[in-house]
Amino acid sequence: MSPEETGVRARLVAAGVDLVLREGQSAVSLREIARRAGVSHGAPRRYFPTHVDLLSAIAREGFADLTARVEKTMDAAGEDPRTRLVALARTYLDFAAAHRGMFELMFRHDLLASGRLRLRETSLPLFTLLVDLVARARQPADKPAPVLAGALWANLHGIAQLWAWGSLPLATGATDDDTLLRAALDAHLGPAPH
Amino acid sequence: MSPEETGVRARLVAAGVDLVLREGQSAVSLREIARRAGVSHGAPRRYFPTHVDLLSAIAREGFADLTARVEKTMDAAGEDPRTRLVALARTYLDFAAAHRGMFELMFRHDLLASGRLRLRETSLPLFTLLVDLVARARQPADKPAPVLAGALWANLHGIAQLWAWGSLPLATGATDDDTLLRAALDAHLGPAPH
DNA sequence: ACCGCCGGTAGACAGCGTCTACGCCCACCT
DNA sequence: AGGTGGGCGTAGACGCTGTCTACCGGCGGT
Repeated sequence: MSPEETGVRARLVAAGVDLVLREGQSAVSLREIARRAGVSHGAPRRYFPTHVDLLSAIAREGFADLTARVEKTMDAAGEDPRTRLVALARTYLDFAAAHRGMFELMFRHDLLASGRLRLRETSLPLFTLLVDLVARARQPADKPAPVLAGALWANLHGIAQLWAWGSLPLATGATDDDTLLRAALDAHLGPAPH
Repeated sequence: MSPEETGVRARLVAAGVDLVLREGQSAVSLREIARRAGVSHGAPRRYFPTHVDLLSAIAREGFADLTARVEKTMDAAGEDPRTRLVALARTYLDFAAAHRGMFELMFRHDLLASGRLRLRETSLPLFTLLVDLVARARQPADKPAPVLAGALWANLHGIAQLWAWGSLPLATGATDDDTLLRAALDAHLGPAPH
């Protein structure tokens, strides 16, 4: 069977992912997705009661993609937890920059009505990974790993968002987000060993 | 003159601010704002060429409000830079929590087309304040103040966003954002003096 | 007195999300 | 073998949105 003959549900999600990656959030209208999936505008309703349900499914795909990318880069990052953390952080920021539309969608909690589609649980594996890494990289005197990891994630996320907004480079004088990334890691985990 | 007789432009912005505070982002449609301001749906066009221009004006009001709140709480925060930083951070997080709709709008850079209405410059005074405080609170061996301030702001912003999203408490086990706030400040500025 | 323009109205248009009525076609049951 | 029911997709309607355009009333300048 040709790829066009897969289920309508999967085609809708795929078309949505493609659209948000290519054109950004504003392009992901229900009718446009239906058009690209080759079905009528009423068809999605059979699988997603409402527009936000479809958007949530698309965002979940985004989280899965991000998680997969992180795991992949970590395979090549060696064993040192600190190095692995750097790789994770870089992947996070790169993802946000390269797939800005998807990244924005993923954190539109006002849209996603996260409760229904268990979207929060979708992002949990990634965070668990982060906690483990932090637990191995932290100094004994540091705060508990989950707190440290939460603060670090927040920092990472803030960098991604504010950087995308274009405000940080102007204000900090930094010409790349790497400066901020290293500052964040050094701050939360102590200065780099070498 | 009664308050209803002020200029249409100001009434539009005021109605928009009121709407976004009360009902959230999704309620701030051009036509609804016009309705609340008591004018026809075509009137806003005279002052704001497009919807996003009006939204940008509303967001600017939000930045002004936040800046005013920060300055106010800092008046009562004494002289110690670290104490002032805590006050600033708390005000930032409280603002995000209390005026969620406005906070979300303020950072919808995909909507705001920030270039046109100099929105970035609007947030600059706040950041400058942060840089000054950091410069006074940092240790001599630390990174330059703008970088430190940028990283700290990103951390603060990430906490606000992820906290609002409801994901952090679940993952970190923390029941309030204060834990993360303190973790962030300790990380970027060294452990609290007392 | 006339003209022009500023500021607001009102209607049209395309696109949106949602709802409903309708048909198709396949699977199952007697 | 002959209905028959239900899942799946279509098509049209509705009210809403943002934008565009034609209109018009009243005020100021010449």
